[in-house]
Amino acid sequence: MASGRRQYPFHLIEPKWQSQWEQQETFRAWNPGEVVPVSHPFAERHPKAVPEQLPKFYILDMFPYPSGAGLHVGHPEGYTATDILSRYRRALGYNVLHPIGWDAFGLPAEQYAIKTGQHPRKTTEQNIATFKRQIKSLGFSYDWSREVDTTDPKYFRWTQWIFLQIYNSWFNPQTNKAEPIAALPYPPELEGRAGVPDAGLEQQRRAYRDSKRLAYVAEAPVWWCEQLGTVLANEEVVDGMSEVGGFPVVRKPMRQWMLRITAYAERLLQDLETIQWSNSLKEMQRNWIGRSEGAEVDFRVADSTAVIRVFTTRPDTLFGATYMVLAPEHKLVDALTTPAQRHAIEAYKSEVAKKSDLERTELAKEKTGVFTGGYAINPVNGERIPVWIADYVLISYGTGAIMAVPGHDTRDFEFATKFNLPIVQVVEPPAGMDWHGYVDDGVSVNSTGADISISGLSTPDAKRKISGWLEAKQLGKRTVNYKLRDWLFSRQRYWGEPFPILWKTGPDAQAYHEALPESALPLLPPRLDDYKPTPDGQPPLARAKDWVALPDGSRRETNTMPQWAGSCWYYLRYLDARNDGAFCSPEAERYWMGSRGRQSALTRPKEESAPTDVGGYKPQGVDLYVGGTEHAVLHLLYARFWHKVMFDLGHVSTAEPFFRLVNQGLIQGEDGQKMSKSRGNVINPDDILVEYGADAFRLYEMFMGPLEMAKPWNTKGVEGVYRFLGRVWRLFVDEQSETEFEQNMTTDPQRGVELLEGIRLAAGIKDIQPTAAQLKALHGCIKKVTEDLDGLRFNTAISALMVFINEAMTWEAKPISALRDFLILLQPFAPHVSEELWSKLHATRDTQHPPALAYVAWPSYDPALLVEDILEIPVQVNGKLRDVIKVPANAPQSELEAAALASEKVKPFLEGKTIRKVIVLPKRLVNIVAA
RNA sequence: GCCGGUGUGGCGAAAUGGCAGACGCACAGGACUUAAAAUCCUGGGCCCGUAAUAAGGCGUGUGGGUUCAAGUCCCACCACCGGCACCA
Repeated sequence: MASGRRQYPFHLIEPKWQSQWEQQETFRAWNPGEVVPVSHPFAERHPKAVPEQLPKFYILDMFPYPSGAGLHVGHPEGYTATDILSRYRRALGYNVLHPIGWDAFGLPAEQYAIKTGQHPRKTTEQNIATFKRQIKSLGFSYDWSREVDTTDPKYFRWTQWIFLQIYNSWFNPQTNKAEPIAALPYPPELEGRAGVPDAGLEQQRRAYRDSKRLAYVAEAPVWWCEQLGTVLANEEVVDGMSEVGGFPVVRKPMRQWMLRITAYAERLLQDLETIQWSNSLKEMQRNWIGRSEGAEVDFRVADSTAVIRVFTTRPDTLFGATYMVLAPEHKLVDALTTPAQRHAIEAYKSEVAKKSDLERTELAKEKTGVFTGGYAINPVNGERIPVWIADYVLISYGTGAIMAVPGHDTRDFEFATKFNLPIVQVVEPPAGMDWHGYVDDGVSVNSTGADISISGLSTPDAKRKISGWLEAKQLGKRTVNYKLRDWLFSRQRYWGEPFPILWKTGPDAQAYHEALPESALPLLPPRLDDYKPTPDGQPPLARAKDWVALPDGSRRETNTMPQWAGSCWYYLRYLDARNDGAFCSPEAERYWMGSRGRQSALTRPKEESAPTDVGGYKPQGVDLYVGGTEHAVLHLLYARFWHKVMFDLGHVSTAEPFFRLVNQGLIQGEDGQKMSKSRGNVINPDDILVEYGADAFRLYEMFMGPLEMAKPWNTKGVEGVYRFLGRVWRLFVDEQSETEFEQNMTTDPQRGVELLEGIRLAAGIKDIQPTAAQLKALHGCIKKVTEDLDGLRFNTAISALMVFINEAMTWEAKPISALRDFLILLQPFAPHVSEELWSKLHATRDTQHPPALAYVAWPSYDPALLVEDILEIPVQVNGKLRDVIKVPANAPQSELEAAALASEKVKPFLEGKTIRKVIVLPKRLVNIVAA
């Protein structure tokens, strides 16, 4: 800033009110059954009500990972938006839940520990302290009594508990939900029979149970990152590099914990219809789940009993399948390979195995593959078709094998062209289009066999007919495939939740796992001196030999949970954050997540504030969740999955956790680029606060533009809103007393905050009736701010506040009532200065203590006051503006028309023309059509 | 390649199909001041004009269309941002 004197003493005002709010616990949210102290402003606002009778509003921020770098200006963007809405809802009379916490497990603290030997707990605590100081300095109205920290044993005790709920469940496809594993029915062969040794049966049953659990162990090829010393989930690998740090990763088979999220694929997809998220976000989740409908078809291997099963979305093109392709890793490859091809196949396989996925995609421009020498029989026409292997077929999707229809599939077409494989037409495209490589719907042709014909049918009809035929002949069946994979849930790290799992050895010398009892929770990680993985690739926890080995010979699981675990359910812990007996009480869960509070008569009927039903579903769960797009698929999908399991098991009462979700846009650097250390364009909120104060900072973050848009930071812009706050201040306070205050400040800087008492209200502020013009300005502002807050349009709401102040600055006499209402409107945006001025207004009266501004009822506006008597009506000729005429608001159409035609400015444009038509919209405009 | 989003002054942005550019930044001129800072007032899309006005013309990424009227609706395209990407 260009130095200059402070616009107003925010440096005293802001800490003053922040400590007042802290001492008073002003923003505590009240749970059902809690007794609100009579002196609390909530009780003063709602003297007769108990919390559960009030409509609730749960407004949630994505909690931050407390990094060492501290807050950057992107964090407070969403936090400011939610804080404004929280304060607005409180003013409307809602019981508002607005919590914050720390997603504090994670890699940076652990890597720092590896380097320095400092326990991650310590780094984490320091970082949390920094974040907390920064967040508190912004004056957010969080309920700090509900603060959570995912690394706190009192918290992760319940993360582990939820893991056990998942572990102890299986997904029943009949009921389409999770059920207790104890109630899992066994197949007939595992029913107890006479003559079968009990021990053997019990082991088989255990293996069967373990294979059905929602949390299971699998030897899976996983992404191993040498530098990070851990495996990564598919989602954490970007372009063959680790998302964190950008280190190379390799495929490696390892024993891992997996969560069966795929069982929920359909519900995760379907239930998107019941929630109010942005289109793009829902689309990203849909793409990630990747549902595709089609059929599985069995191709008999020629001269063999073996069968190759393929998945296709286009069973209608079966007659066009001229060859098949297996993924190189497919289990039938060896059996199909002829001696002549053996060498080429082996060479290709080992070449593919060496390639990382990055290389595989990079080289994807050119298709590669090798003929196995084997043949399969096309079930529709009995033709012998060659079977190839190629890396464009992925082992992990569908069945790992395809029928190739080069006529109507881009990839198959490329491949067939390169290797001179036959290409035949089986779909007729619309007239004028080339059928070669035509992949969209058309009409089937050349699709007649001995038993079945679909020639002449449209693609959808053809699909239906051939699928029915395949099912009848038991050659295949309709199937749905998903891209979504099960969730790789274990990490080889220290700084994460240990699994509450023991490994034991059975009578057959096979290892098996067993859950710890709930009473053993929380299971704390051991103390370590060295946080690195062991030299033989064991996780760091394996270094704690005493911790791992139990006296009875069982051994603890040494993997830990991924960072996502803690963030999968934190919004539930907020509901009842200090409960030691449960993750959350059922009463708290039903009140805050349910929709019953909404029906209260205290809810004003409003169009946008009560979110409209989505597809007939009532709003439920978190009312508004605000955060960045970077969590569009991972966190938001995992959390929905856990929530659904908890819902199935009866622990929560809603099917979805987050009813409405809004992504705030990225704040870019002043150069319009993404903020980053390397570009040197990072803005530190602390610097801005010192210079302009928290209120100006908050205001600017919201004034920049629409919440969801990306927008560049401009410190000059902060000065604009800062000047606005200065004008607000000068509107209220007496100039003389402020000059004295400034002088006292210089001579006696120690006295600080009590000097504020010496600042008097401006003389023009009087307890008088506002004029009609003043009321119009005020009520116009109330209307605009109210509507804009309902629509999350913070930038235009602020501009309405500016318009009001610009007008009020010209008032000779300033009615107290109008200024009071203005402060109520300003409070959500700039709470500190609003509270200060509010208390000054009330100091003029003899009330003992003014009502806390944060709980004062939101004003309503009177539309009658906004009506104009004389309107300025634009007059157009052929759609072009020619004049603006003043007419009485109630002027009838005929009068408007006459006035418009009489306009001197309009006449020249009508000369020599005939008037064809005059469009008159009363109160709006007149358009004269002439030719 | 596919999906989603965004294109409006020098800049951030506003605008139920009805006066494009509210509000703010930057800029220019003025008042106050010995001077500056701060503050207050005034101006402002571009072009053409004029001593200064006025009047006029052109303007919301490009090209078409619908309409009395289009930033807004429809079609085609271009650019940028985000996501996915050999998913059969």
